Amino acid sequence: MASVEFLLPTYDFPATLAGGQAFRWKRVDDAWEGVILGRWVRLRPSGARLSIETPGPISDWAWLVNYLALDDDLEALVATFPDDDPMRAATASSPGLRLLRQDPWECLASFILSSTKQIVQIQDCVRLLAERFGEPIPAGLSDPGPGGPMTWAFPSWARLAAASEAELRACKLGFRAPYLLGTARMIQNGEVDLLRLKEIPTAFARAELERFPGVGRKIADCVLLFAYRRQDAFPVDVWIQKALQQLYFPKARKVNADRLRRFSESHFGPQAGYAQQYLFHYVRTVLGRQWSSAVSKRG
DNA sequence: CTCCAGGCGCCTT
DNA sequence: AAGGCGCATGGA
Repeated sequence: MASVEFLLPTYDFPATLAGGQAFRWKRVDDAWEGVILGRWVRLRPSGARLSIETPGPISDWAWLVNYLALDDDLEALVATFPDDDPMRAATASSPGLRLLRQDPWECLASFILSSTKQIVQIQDCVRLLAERFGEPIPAGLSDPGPGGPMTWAFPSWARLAAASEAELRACKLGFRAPYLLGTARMIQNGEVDLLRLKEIPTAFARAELERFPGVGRKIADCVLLFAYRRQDAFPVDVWIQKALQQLYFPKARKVNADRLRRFSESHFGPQAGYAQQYLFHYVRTVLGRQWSSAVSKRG
């Protein structure tokens, strides 16, 4: 096993790992267990330190620092946000929220599953896909060997491309099954090269992503932001739509998603994508509760 | 029971 | 261009 300790900057692990960016993290007591790039890890925050455990020896931890975005200067990022009431409330509600830097394929596949699903349901689907199509990998600290604790890497596109639609539907994908299958097959056929997207401007990368079945503007923006690190991507989902409407256009009749995206470009600054994630988490944890309690009072 | 979930694709106006 | 609807599945 390998174990290492990092000095921990401000970091909100629940908001970051379980807040709808990534779907494979599980809280176990006061630790977080997940799989990054086919490698099982356990994160144990303790005060100003983060201890990290893996099954095998690791000499270079750059992949982990990168995934967790430990090198993001949150203070500098937050300073670029507009100084208005909603953003002050959003940043104050989860000061250590960070944008992960995820693997593009896993992120793309996961968000294809996300449409009209709740986060817990997406986690469920991703877990089923990994169990049924992913490569088994050692988990836990003991050096595994036969019978040791195991988990699964996220399945490759090649493996999913070889699956049947029925097998994918059996992972509770529903109508999204043909979307994921078609996407895996397009990558397998070389119709779209996910690596190349790193080298082209956001608008072109978005157009490439939108060629995949089941990928429209919102899912493309999630992948651009969560995997390709494009801060000019601002995913507008049902939560952000309701939040922006209430916080910035309370008197307007109904502002559509396209108009809200244009507003975000001019209003949230160069780190708009980061601001979006703070707003998303804020509305889900604070405003969402207010909305649902208001509904129950009405009923 | 109904309504909704980190939407998309397709069909009408 | 803009809006409506169906799509699977499970939870509130």
